[in-house]
This record gives sequence, C-alpha cells and structure tokens, in this order.
Amino acid sequence: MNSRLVNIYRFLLERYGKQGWWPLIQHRRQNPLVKESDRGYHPENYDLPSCHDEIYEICLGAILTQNTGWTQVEVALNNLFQLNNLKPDLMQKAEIEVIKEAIKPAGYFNQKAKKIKIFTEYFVGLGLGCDKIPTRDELLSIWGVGPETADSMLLYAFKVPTFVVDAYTMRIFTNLNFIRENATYNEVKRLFEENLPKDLVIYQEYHALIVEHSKRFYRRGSDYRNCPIYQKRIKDEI
DNA sequence: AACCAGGACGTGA
DNA sequence: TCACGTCATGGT
Repeated sequence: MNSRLVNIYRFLLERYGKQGWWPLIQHRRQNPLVKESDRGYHPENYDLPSCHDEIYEICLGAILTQNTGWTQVEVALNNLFQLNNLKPDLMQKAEIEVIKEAIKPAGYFNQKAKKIKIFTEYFVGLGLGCDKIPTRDELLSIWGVGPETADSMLLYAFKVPTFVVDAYTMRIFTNLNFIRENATYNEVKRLFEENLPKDLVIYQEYHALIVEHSKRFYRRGSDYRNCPIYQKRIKDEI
C-alpha cells in the first residue's frame, strides 16, 4: 500500500509536472517577469506565500473555491484586489454588500461574503507577523471553514504539512479501490499521511496533481475506467 | 439546455 | 452520526 501511493504520485508528477500551487494573483501582478498565461501558478517556487497579504489571499481563495471552479475564483479575487488590494485590514472595513458584488462571479456570494468577513476578523487577530500558526481545530471552529478549506489554508498558506482531501481525491481512490465508497474525510486524509513521507512539497504537489488528473479523467458522468492509473492497476503495474 | 464545479452548513430522523 | 436540501454564478 505504502509504495503504491508513492508510485501514483511519481506517475502523476512525471505526467503533468510540477503544478505550482497555490496560485497567487498578486504575485503575478508584482512580478512583470511572470507570464500572464501562468495565471498565478508558480512551479518550483515553494517559498510562496512570501508575505502577509499573500497568506491572506490564499485563505480567501480557499473559501471562494468551495464547490466552484478556479477560473471564477480568479475573477472574484481580481475584483477584490481592485477593491482594496486584498489587504485584510481594508477588507475588515469594507461593506459586506460591496464584497458580495465583487465576489459574485464565484457563486454563493451571500454565504461567501459572510465567510470572508468572519475569517478576516480571525485573520487580523493573528497579527501581522503571522508567527502564530493556527491549529486545524481553531480553523474548523470558524464558521464557513470546513475540513478541506482548513487543510488547504494550513498546507498552502501556512506551510503546515497536512494532506488535503477533496471530492476528486475520493473519486479517484474509490475508483482505484484504495478506499471504500463511503469513506470519511479523515479516513482518507489518514491513509495518505500514514503512507507518505511527511513532506510539505509532496503534500502540496500531490493534491494539486490529483486535481489536474481529475479534471481530465474524473469528471462526473465520465467513465473512470479511462483513467490511466486504473488501467495500470488492472495490469498490476502500479 | 441540463449539468457540474478544487464544500459547508442547517435540519430532521 | 447521517442523509439530504440549500446556497449561485458561469463553463461545457
């Protein structure tokens, strides 16, 4: 079991390359050398986020992308950037109706605006240095932050090696028969964390690669047997 | 033109 | 605990 998850990781990495998650719109804005087509992705740069506002941007992105495609989140983030440069203290002062209008393209704007407001209060409370890294339970206690959002914030914003599970992860690994149909979030999370070296880069890339792979082979309604990993498993090659 | 997207919450059993 | 409805815009 152990080496299988590692083998799948190697397979995905070789096939798709380094993913450069989490995308950051302000990093691109501030670096003319970064190509527009990169859309905020930054392969092989694991130093990001490099400042307080970038940490905050990732957290907002994690909320905005709940059950929503990233292209729509990008629009919402750019709207927010135009509003107040994605600065937490300015977001605090912003009218919630203005926030709603800005994030409308990302859907669920009533809920998400409220979530952003509540989270921003918490985030400002962490202080500018961000030396206090939130715990998972702290994040989970915030209204609007569930397990995937909390883990995404920890892994990509706060650089804590904790594995992110999402609907795609469930689909792939039930299809590959690694987990049962009704496995819980924490069961799946544990499966990965117990069978992978506890390494920030691996955790970051693995989740990103799972999303990339799933967009190609695990869309709803598609035949999961077309998945090349599934094919290799059939032939007992992985 | 239905159907889905990098979920979370509230409710009732 | 668990299953199900709700939230909402914009892609294919």
